[in-house]
Amino acid sequence: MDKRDKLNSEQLEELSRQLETLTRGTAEIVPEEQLANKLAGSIASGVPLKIKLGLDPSAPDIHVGHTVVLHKLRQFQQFGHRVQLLIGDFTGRIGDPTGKSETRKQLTEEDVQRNAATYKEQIFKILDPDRTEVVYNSEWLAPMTFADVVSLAAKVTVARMLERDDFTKRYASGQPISIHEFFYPLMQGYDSVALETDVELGGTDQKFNLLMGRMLQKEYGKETQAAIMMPLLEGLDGVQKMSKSLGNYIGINEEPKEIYGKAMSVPDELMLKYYELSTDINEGLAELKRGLADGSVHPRDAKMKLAFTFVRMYHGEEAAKEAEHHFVTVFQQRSLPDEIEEFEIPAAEIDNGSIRLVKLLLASRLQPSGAEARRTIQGGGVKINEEKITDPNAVISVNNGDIVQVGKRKFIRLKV
RNA sequence: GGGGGAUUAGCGAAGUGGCCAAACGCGGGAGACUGUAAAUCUCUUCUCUUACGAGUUCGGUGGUUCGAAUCCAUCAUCCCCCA
Repeated sequence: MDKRDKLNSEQLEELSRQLETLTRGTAEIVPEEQLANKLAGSIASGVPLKIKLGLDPSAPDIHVGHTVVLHKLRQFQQFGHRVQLLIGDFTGRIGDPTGKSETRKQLTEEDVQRNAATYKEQIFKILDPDRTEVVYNSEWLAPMTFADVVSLAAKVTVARMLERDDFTKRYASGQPISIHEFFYPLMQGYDSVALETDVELGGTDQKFNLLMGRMLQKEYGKETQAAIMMPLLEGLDGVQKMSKSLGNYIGINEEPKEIYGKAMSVPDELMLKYYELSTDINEGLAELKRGLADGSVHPRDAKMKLAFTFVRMYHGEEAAKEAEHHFVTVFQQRSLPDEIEEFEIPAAEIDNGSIRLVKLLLASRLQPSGAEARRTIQGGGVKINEEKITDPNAVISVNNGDIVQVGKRKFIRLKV
């Protein structure tokens, strides 16, 4: 039945406002009808929807890629809905689903607690804690008996399981698939049964698991959830999805300068996608797009605003201004930054007021090895007091306050 | 249970007794250009050494040899085929 029929015109307006915002930027909604219907029901009854996001408790460092779903959740919260933040502690304690790389160590209770705390601290920079409920799936998964598990497993066929893209490929190419891997989608799906989730969010790579939730809810006689898939955000390389292991990420706990700088190296083509999916800016994107297209907005300026926004979201307005100032002076005007870390040369290294340059770079950790330091010097990457030194054997006399620069971005001020 | 194959630097991949610190590509670093975008060009890419040079690498261990990433034995891990 269509719950929209019961809404008055004011409520209908509210519904279309919610739908407009909530569907924006999504990759796919299954089924969209159902989402609209649930929203309508919520508006009519005043009961907020339960929106679930599952988190893997083993990697608590959040980067901008993760924030895509978080921003969508935030939008739900702004309309009054409630978020169920599911920490997959049970899953984490069993081990790694794909089991490919080194067998991931099983997390202990303390690991999980610590990671969860770190998660929350970061996540609440985006989400509203008052409308978020943090839950752990060990609560209902741990007490299940083997009979319960078998009965859960009986609800899904092997053929259905093998439909998952990942499994299809591995099965076809003869890669091994362990039986226990079949349980991960089941567990995730069962979470939705236990939580009576209305809407589950995830990346497009989570499609199978999200649909599993719908299926199991139906099997267990519950109302099914709607699934919202968000696009995966490509990382700084512009090709592969943002991930920590690929090193193409912007971490939300990083230093303001780092965040700003990394944001500036986002490929132009992805700028709008970043704006849409990973910032809290909802208005004005169409104009920005037009401006970029007709050349009235310089892509660099648009990107600076993006970088500013990132820092502002995670460190506040002041830090954002500072980061921007730093960027302009150091990278655009090519002058020295306002603040430079000091490095005190150990007295033992100094010989008669001088030190070998290679040693200095090594001691100050500006370079990881002597050989590397020599190469960088020969390549013209080292300056002292803005003067390039290219002799790898150079012995320099050190004075208090001398500035040593490696590459474009690493500086230290010497203290003798 | 039987048979076959693989394991080389961050990754991919050549190399099958000395000319191998190990081709090449990617990735990384530096320089030029610039908007710390893209594209392009140059150099560089185990460690130590001011230099000359030296040391440690090719899954682990132990051998053969004047000499091994390359041959032998053994162990480990992964993959394929058959049952």
